[in-house]
Amino acid sequence: MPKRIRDKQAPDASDRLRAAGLRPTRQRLELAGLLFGMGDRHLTAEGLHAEARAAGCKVSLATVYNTLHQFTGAGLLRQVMVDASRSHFDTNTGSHQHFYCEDEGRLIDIPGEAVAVSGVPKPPQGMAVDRVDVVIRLRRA
Amino acid sequence: MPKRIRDKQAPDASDRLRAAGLRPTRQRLELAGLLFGMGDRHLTAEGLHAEARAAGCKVSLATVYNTLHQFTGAGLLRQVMVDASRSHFDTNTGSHQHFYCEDEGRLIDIPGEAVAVSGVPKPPQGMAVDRVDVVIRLRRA
DNA sequence: CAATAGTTTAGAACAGTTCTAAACAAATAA
DNA sequence: TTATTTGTTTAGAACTGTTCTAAACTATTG
Repeated sequence: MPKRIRDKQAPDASDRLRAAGLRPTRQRLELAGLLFGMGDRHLTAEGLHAEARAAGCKVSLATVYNTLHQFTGAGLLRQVMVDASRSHFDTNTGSHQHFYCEDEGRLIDIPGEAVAVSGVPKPPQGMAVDRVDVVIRLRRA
Repeated sequence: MPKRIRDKQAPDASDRLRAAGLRPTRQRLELAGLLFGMGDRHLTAEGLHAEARAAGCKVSLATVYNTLHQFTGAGLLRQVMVDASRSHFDTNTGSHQHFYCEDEGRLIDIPGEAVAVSGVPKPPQGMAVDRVDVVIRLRRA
């Protein structure tokens, strides 16, 4: 019984973590709850940390960084590079692209199938395409 | 006569700077020489600083940062965001896209007309597209 | 229940970048 | 020219986001 209690928010989260070779600790489960419990999200490390603390989770910033990287490595998150000063993490790991509002620092998903990129030349010898990132930068109209 | 001597490397560089509201100082002219004197380039601030020092230019890192930002503001450079830890500056300000070799941290231009992006949805109310960035991330094949 | 292996943490360390205030150089006025 | 104003450079301090460290802790395994 005690074994199940803390998994109540996401019954399968423990298994998802185990499958990724990560122990389902309190911190990881709580962070997973915040990240995956409410649709697609874009968060920075400090943003998630603040949110966790506000929600009463006792987690250190170091653990937030560790967890974000581990989740990214496990394919549960994707790191988005749009801003020189902070890394953003996207809970939507499917193939899709982004709008980025420069002034607000806000990311908005563009559904995967919508955008098509054509005319990409062959990569240089010995290199293969890993992925194609499209960022549509927006300014106040 | 002394007035022209230090402009020998780039006869019009002084005027380009003046047109941008920047005084053509020794440092700015020397950096401009390195940046624009040899085709399209991709440089980081520290990279340019190292190159300048190696070429015997006495320039501080602070000035390199200032200059890169001023040149970017003047439309002579473009800032490329591909790497979480460093900013890259591109001397090619025309419309074009990039290959990015993750492991080497190297950028390669893709000519502007080559790549086409289609199917971009209308931006949210009150926002306008500023530009569309495409980064094709490469890994060792 | 003990032993082991993985995790968390506070705080120090780090890298890249920006800031500060004083020295300096260029442009302008006289 | 020289004096004055305005813009620029600089060393170093400060700052920010991120990573590292080593000790305490927790989950899992034997």
